[in-house]
This record gives sequence, structure tokens and C-alpha cells, in this order.
Amino acid sequence: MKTAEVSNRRKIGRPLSFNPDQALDQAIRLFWKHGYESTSISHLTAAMGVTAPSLYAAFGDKRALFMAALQRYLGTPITAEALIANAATARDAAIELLTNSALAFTGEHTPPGCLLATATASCSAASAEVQEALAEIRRGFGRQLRDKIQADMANGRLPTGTEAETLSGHVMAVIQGMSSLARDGASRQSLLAIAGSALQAWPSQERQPA
Amino acid sequence: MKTAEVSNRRKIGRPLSFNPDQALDQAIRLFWKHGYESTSISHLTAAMGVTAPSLYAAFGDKRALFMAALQRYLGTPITAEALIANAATARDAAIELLTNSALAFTGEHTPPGCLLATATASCSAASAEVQEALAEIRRGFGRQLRDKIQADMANGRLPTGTEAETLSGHVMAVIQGMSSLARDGASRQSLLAIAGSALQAWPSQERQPA
DNA sequence: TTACTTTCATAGCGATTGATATAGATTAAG
DNA sequence: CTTAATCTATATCAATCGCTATGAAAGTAA
Repeated sequence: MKTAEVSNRRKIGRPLSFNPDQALDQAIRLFWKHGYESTSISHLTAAMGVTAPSLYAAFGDKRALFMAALQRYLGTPITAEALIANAATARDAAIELLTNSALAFTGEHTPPGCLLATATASCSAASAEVQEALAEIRRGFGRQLRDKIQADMANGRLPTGTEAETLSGHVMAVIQGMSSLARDGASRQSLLAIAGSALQAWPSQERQPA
Repeated sequence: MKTAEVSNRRKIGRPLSFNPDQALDQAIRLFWKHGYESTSISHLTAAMGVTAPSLYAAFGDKRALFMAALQRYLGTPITAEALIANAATARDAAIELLTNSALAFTGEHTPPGCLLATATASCSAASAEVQEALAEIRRGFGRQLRDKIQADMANGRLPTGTEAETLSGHVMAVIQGMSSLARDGASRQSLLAIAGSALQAWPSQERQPA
């Protein structure tokens, strides 16, 4: 067990000289901006205000630190999983996903784009495991949205001819495409307009009565 | 002038032991799969069948080699620039861009996704110039499609209320999003379906008579 | 205090990075 | 042949990579 377990840690010994969550926020910023492989340990230690041995004692190796940063990133301000689950309809889920993404990718105090989409977009074979882990998270979001669409079809809220896989794929593509556009300098306003344009492709019970 | 100029090169001296274009194809394959920074010189020399000094003599430094590979990549089988310029309408251009992208991102003998979209999706500050060069190429494609849309509006082939910037941005987002989905394992069929779904958002003169 | 536990800071590990100096090999020209 | 031009191969450069051994510093508990 390399990673320190805060809950089981006794209160004896020299205390930590840094706030783990604040340090993790700096790691998020760097991984967000430069990706997984291009963010070096020396960059991280400098930004986090922690020496390398302390970093490894607190978070394990680079991969574990990245996964911890990713989990923290995915939980702010609300998980996409909860957003989809709590939406009244699949259309509402798509609207919120697209809108929240457009806002999150163009924050004033954060790097442009999406950490989940770009951090391992290009990396060597040595990081294949991390790359696959992120791919599975992305695919999971797509599957969840697809299932929500299929549920709405079963409830009559969407035409029976709707291709759930294609519709969720379109939304996921636009979200990840917006991340690329944001990295290229697109404004928040333009991304919100694109999100609205993508919703034009959403089928309605009225226009297509099966 | 570090890069050898083939046209001005005299025919005396020891000839090249490798085919520059074939070597460049191998470089394209590696940069396509692993991106700019994560593809090392040793990886390149091994795949290209060329030693490091020969590589540097033929192509210059790593940046020049990457840009040469990118130019060759962007010209196969046809440049997106020519595709947009030769299309009869902006809608036709969008259809061809989306379809060709779906096919190119899921080739059997090439890595999944798009080299232009992913090679510098995440890189350190040391590669900021290369990153910006690729961003400008992507933005140029978007501007060209936007101008084509505006031309169709002027000719009455599109409703006057059409937001050209948003519509082209939507197409560009879907294209780059399809690259991400392809990297996550999406099939050619699913990408073609997503391309068709994106076209549902395209305005028509009939449905919206301005 | 003394014992014990944990973190911190220094220094450095082997491996790899992008890039090159040097010398030998291979060709055409004269 | 000799000479000039160009490429190839070996060996290596300083810098950085992810990571860690070591011992001093800083806290609690007796």
C-alpha cells in the first residue's frame, strides 16, 4: 500500500506541510493544460510546492497521482453520471451535458478544453493503460446517455425509430469536438451556439411520429 | 539551410540509401498513433530504417520532420481545402468533409482518428509553436467552410438567418469529435451514422423560409 | 527527557531525451 | 587513378525523465 490512507493514519509523526487537495488542484491544472505524459514530475513538484519524495509518499507514482487528479476533476462541480441520471429526459440530459461542457471548457480560471478528452489524446505505448482507462470512462458516459435515450423511446418520449447509439454518439462527438475548438481559442459564446446547433438534430415526437 | 533541397542537390556524392517518401510514411504512422512529443527520435529512426544523423541531414530537426509528415498527411488522398473549394454547395462540402473524415479515421491500415486533431492535443510548452501551427490549420478549415456557407446565403441556397460561424463550428466539432470516438474504438459504421445525424442540424430553404 | 513515528530535504540513481562530432564509406567528375 | 562531394555508422553530448536511498527535522506518547 503505497498511497497514504488518511482515515487510518495515526496522529503521531511529523505532520504534512501541504494541503493534499490544494496540491491536487495544481496537478489538475497542469494535467489539464499539458496532458499526462507531457506533464513532468519536476513541473508537478514545482507547481504543487512539494518535493518529489513527498509527492510519491502522498500519491504513489505518476499514474496514481494522475488518476487521483482525474477523479477530483470529474467530480467538480457535479459528475456527468449524476447529471444524466437526474435529468428528466434524455433530451434534458443532452442539453445539460452540452451546456455544462461549453461552460467548463471555457472557464476563466481553468485551461481551455476538457482534461478527460485531451490528457491522453496522444501518448506513447508506455501509457497505454492510462489511455485505456480514460477511454473506458468516456465510453461509459456514451453508454449511459444511450441507455437514457432508449428508456425515453420505451416511454414514448422519443420516436421508436430513433437510433440511440447514433444520437448519443453525436452528442459525445460534439462535446469532445467543443473541447478541441476551445483549445484552438473558440469563445464560450460560440461553443454555446454550437451546442444549440447540435440539438437541432434531436428528434421530436411531433416531427417524426414513427 | 539544414533541410536538404532535393531540387538543387547535385548528382555527385554518395546517394541516399533510403526512400524519403517511404520513410516519411513511417513517420506519419508514428506521429498519427502517438502524437508529436510522445514519438521519440529513436522510435522514428527504428521505424524509418534510418540512423539519427541521416534523419537530421534529410529532414532537419524533429519539428521540421513532423511538419513535413503533416503536409504529406494533409495531401492524401485530397486536401480538405480543395474538397471545400470544389464542392457545389456548402452542404455538399459538409457532407463530403464528414463522410471522408469518418472513412479516414477508421482506415484498416492506418491508426484510428486524425493526425491533425490529436498529434498536439496535449504537449508541453516547449512545443507551443507546433501546437499553434496545427491550431491555425484547423481554424483555417473552419473559416473556409464558414465562408462557403456565407456564399450560399448570399446566393439564396441557405436561409438568410443562418449562423455561418455556428454551422461551420458544429461541423468542425463533429469531425474532431469523431476522431476522439475513433480512437476510443468506434466503428466506421457508427461514425458514418453520426455524420448523418450531424447533417440533420443543417438548415434547408424549405423548412425555414426566412 | 526519551522513545517512536512520520515527513522533509538533499542528492543521486539508471534510462532516455533531442541532437551532434567525428571518421569512414560510397558515389560522380576530371 | 585522384579529387570532391555526400551519405552512413559509431559513439556520445548535456539535459531531463520517473523515481528513490538516506538521514535530518518535527511532531506525539510515554
